[in-house]
Amino acid sequence: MSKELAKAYNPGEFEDRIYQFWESNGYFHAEVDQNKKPYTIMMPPPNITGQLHMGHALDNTLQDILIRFKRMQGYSALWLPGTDHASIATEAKIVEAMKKEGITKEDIGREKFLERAWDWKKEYGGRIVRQLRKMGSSPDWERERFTMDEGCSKAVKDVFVKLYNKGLIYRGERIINWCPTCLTSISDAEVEYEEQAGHFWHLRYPLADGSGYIQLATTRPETLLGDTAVAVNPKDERYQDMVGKTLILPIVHREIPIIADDYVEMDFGTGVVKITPAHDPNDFEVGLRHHLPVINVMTDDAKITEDYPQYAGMDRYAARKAIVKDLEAEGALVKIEDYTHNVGTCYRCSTTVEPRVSKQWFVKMKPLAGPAIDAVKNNETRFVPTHFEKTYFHWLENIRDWCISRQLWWGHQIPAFYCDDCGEITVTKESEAVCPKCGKKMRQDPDTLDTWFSSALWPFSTLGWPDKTPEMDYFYPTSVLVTGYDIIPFWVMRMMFSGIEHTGKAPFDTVLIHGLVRDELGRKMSKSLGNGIDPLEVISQFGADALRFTLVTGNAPGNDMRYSEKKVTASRNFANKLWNASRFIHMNIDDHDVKSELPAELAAEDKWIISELNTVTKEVTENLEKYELGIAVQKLYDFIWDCLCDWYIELTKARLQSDDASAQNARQVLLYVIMESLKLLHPFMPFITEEIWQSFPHEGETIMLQKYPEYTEEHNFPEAAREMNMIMDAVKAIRNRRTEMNVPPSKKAKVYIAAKEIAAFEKGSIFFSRLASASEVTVADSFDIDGAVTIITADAKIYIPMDELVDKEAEMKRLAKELETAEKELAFNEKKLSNQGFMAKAPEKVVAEVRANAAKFAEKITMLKAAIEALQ
RNA sequence: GGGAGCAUAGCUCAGCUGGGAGAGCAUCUGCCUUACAAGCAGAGGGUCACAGGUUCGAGCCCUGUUGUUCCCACCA
Repeated sequence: MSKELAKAYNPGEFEDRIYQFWESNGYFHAEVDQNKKPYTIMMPPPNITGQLHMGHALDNTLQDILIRFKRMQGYSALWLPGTDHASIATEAKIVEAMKKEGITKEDIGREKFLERAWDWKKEYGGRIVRQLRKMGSSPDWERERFTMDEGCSKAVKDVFVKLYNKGLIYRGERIINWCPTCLTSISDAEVEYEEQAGHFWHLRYPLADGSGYIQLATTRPETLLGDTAVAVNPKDERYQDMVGKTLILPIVHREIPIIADDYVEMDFGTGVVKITPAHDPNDFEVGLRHHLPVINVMTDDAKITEDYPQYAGMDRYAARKAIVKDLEAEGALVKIEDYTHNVGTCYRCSTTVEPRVSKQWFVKMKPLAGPAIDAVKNNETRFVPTHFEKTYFHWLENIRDWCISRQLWWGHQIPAFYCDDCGEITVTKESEAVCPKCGKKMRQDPDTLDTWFSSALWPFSTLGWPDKTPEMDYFYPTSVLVTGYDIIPFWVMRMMFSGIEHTGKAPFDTVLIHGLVRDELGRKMSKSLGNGIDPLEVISQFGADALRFTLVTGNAPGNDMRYSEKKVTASRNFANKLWNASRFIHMNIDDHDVKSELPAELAAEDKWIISELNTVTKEVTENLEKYELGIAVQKLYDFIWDCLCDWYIELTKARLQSDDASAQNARQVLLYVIMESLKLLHPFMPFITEEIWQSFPHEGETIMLQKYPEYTEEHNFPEAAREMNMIMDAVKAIRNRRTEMNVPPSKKAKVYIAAKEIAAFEKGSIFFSRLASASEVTVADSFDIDGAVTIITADAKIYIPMDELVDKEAEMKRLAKELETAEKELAFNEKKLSNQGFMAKAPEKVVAEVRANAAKFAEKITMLKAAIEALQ
């Protein structure tokens, strides 16, 4: 049963309705099915704190296109959705909310805090997932997961215990990045470096024996409190005598040694570095080498400790001022210079990170990184585009141990237990532990794991691992991971080594990397700039299909793109075009019994459009297989707009007015072509294609489960296509001349076509009246006409007798000019043909093309010359 | 200091393994030709950053230069 299409394309009227129809019918659901091949995409789980932004919109559109394409191709296509608990971000939100109530975490305790967190998750955790539905995303919601659900938690514990027993997870006192605002450690990858204007304070430390001073510079004078040495390069002759001597640390008046270490660059500054092992990663290393004491001078929130009463309680920057002042008073300050340097900041809250020595859990990375590198080197997993493999290798090759413990409550609590009596440590999957030595109940480590620890397991924890499940066997390893280049180090890399370590297989066949969606000026969209565009607003104004189309058109994998409303408008216009073409077809078929199948007898124009459809089917499929989504969608756009709307529909109009079999045939072809086009376009614009498809006579419940069109030799009609191209060239040439001569379309004129292929032009003569304002068309092998406008194409010489318009002189000029260009073209092609190197080495196909071109222009030249002669 | 990307029409960008450059928007001209003015038919507009090289042939491959963006890095 077909139904009327509304007069105008108004996506708001049907997108939600269609989504509900899909979801309630379970069309997104994928099952283990041994009769089908699996195709799997794991959705990068958005943070439960997040709201849909353009990055998600792009990421999900790409995945949805791939999954819909594969689903239509007959794969059991699983797109598994879910959300991430986002420990730091979520905890920060809840702490902030509590702050408004005037309470802190500590006030209510861990248990109550977690209750609040789960409540919060219940209330807001579904928000982003609901927003994804607006995009038309078709993941299997029945399999939706959460990084802290039971299954994922089980996987996390399992992995932790396994890695611990293998010696790949250890606990140690090391220098880590500490965020004084989030009050937790963060990993190296979570530190963002930014250039900041600062100062260089030049100081002098007096030698203990009173024999002078040593001068050095620092960007962080407050760390002086924790200095336990001063270092010089062992090769530095200036300081040879001083190594081994001691200095009096200003203000603190502690004696510290002068040591020699290669780490110090002789050429930089005075070649002397103060060593603060507790507050600088490099100094920490130096400290280890020289067995220096580690003196922590700051509290959790980066205030000076009670050990230094005159500064106690001051934050880092206040202490800096006070200390500089005191240094000056003591005569230890030599000068202050302006200096710009890189400062590490927390990727969550942008607070300057404080390197700090503390006891944390780490994953030993070297043994895990090697196999992850190999998997990409031997092509088990490949990146699209390939150059991102370099980023990946670079990270893995230079990786340091991963600090995984966080001083947070929201997250996976570390499954390690301590005996307060004897200090025994047990790591276990159980939720409680009893000390194996003294039998006392053990205390679980209060810390939680880095969020990325659980997302690293996402490709398989979501399929039931560590249990052996049919899903795991069938859907793993997954087909493709779609994500932005910015999270390769956070996530892609970690999923890779985790997958290989725990399942023995790399988790993805392909990693498809996309870029960032920037604003119209090319800036990153950000909250602070206020330049973010809300996808939901765009959808309500233009429709999800238009937004999706915009996000894939004209973009190559890995490249950033700029968002602009103009692009969305253009996309919406395309949807409108398709909508109206469909309305036209409806107008013509609704009173007839028309099936979407090809008639037995096809006219030349039918064969032409079917060939074009066949070609675009082949190309689009190939492009999709190669992840060239932007190219694929461009080809569909061109086919639908140019071939179907601008040509084929126009070509059928005359036939449709007749009442014979040819009209009925045209109806069938129109319906066939539009239905196939809708299927081809469906992965890109799912809503409009479903709405239109449903409106036409169809078999099956939904377009999304139709078979994706396939290329077939039977639908190639090269001869008909050639004939149609001849005719279309002639039509275009006539239009061109008429416009040039300012003849309005309303002024009809007789057209005489002199051509070798009379039959073909006679068949097509009807098109000239409709498309080229011909009042009458006559075809013959030649004419003897005076005072006519002459148009030469490669295949025909066309006369239009419009005596009053013919300006002989202008006509001569024009013909001469055309002759000139034709001769240039001929010469160009002939030059190639006389080039021995070209003839010997160029492929046959190319040579044949050049030959054909030469012949074409030679023919045109003959005709042009004859026309010029006739005019004289 | 290392690494990567980008440089193509006025603007935003495509251009698959090398075979004489495309789209959308903008501009100009003419059309209410009953599917669509969110449209139709035309037109103009490019030393493919620069300099070399490889090749019968280079926007595409190689080398260098310039500009630009990003990532990484312990010059305190």
